Amino acid sequence: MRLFRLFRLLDLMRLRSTPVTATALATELSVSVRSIYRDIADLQAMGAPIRGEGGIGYVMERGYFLPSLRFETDELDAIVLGLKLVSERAAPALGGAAQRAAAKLSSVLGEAQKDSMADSALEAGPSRASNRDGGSLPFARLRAAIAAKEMLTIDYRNASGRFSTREARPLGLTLFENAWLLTIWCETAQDFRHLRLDRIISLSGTGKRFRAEKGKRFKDALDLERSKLGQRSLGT
Amino acid sequence: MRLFRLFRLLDLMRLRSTPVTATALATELSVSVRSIYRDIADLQAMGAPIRGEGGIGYVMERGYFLPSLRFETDELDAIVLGLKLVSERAAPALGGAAQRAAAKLSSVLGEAQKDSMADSALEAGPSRASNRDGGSLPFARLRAAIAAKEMLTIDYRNASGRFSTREARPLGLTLFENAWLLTIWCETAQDFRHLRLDRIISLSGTGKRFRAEKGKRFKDALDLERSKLGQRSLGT
DNA sequence: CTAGCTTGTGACAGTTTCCGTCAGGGGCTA
DNA sequence: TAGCCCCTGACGGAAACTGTCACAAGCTAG
Repeated sequence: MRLFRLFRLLDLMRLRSTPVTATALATELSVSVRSIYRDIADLQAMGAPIRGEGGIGYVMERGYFLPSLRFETDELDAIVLGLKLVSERAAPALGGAAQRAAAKLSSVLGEAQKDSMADSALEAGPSRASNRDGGSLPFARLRAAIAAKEMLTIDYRNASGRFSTREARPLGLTLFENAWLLTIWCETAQDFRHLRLDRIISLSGTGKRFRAEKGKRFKDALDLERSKLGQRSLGT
Repeated sequence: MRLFRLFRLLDLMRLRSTPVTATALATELSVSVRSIYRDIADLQAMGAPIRGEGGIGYVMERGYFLPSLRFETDELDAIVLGLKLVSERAAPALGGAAQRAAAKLSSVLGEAQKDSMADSALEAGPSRASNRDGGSLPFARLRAAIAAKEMLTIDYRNASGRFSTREARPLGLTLFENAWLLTIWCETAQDFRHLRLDRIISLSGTGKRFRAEKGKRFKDALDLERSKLGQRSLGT
């Protein structure tokens, strides 16, 4: 299949920093030189930043990547958070670049993600100083609970200041504009809820585990919720 | 060409968070259902995280992206810098994820980049506090000069504390472990040099412009230098 | 300037691959 | 049970790909 060859071609180009001739690529891929020219023309038509110069060879611009890069969800969260830090305060010269990169990422993560990034309705009020860096937030505990499908008991203080205690399945962590949200299936309310991590007073495991989601209703609800949140759930 | 359709297929999958049936994809792409099955089989064989369940449809795992994502060089720099910030101080829970993401990026950017990241020989001494955020560094000025191919006069203080003035072609900016480096072609020394931005005392344009690199010697040297640095040059 | 590379483009026949259609198996939901 | 839907196999016609040849253009080195 030609697809494989095209990706191999991209890989070969990416590795080298010195120009490569079409004949070298041809022998490497066991095809004729003409095919290499055709392949590269197609790749260029698709937007690959390959530059060819007569008498020299082909060079692929650095600083790009169009490989089959796969980030785990928490790695993606780290990237998004890092871009936020950069655009907010770190390097003024790179602020614009950070915002553009974030925009590209959000567009890739789906339309829903873009909406949630722009939407600050859930995030009224100045909370930047308190939880921007997530220093004291129970990330590790929640991450482990999500992965282990461990039912949790959560003490929470909502936006109005009211306290509540609930039993819930932790489903995922979402980074909003400037706060982390924990998505849960609340066993008490039999519905999804989103808790701001910095408003969680305490949490403890119940020892019980919830099954992997089964049943069409729950799945549909979960998908709907994800589409609304643009969630990047943590832990598969 | 089938390649286009495969990428459109990936885009379609990525946008949705709800399962998509093969028939829906078939009508969207104006091909038969059988072709969709074949396409998806090929994509899965290539490592795409597409999950298919009977009676439901196809879902692509979130948190991944293997699209033809293209970041501009400064956007990539913002990402790398952001990951550095996250791993160093921001969110302890995401530190590991940030380092893994940085490792993936560096592996993609070429072997040379990985070397330069690990190599801190050029970076002896505690410079973290001074130039970590790049607040007062002449990014914009240098970026513009690189893009305009504008010859510069640079006053510099080297690691030993010695002052020098040189005329140089600015070629690119590189983010090292914790310092920004300006790669130049030094007209005085007729060789490449790497200047730490926080050691640049002053710089001014000479008004002269240097031609696009010509000549095999210069090109080869440039490529060699890039391979050593793993440079992500700024400005085409 | 000449000689030697190398990138590009066009044409063409042979071959390969792809595509749609038809048929059937298996798993899940209601 | 009925109804979806994911899968797999087979097959003929259509489309794309491939290798070969031929030629133009640009750069490098001497």
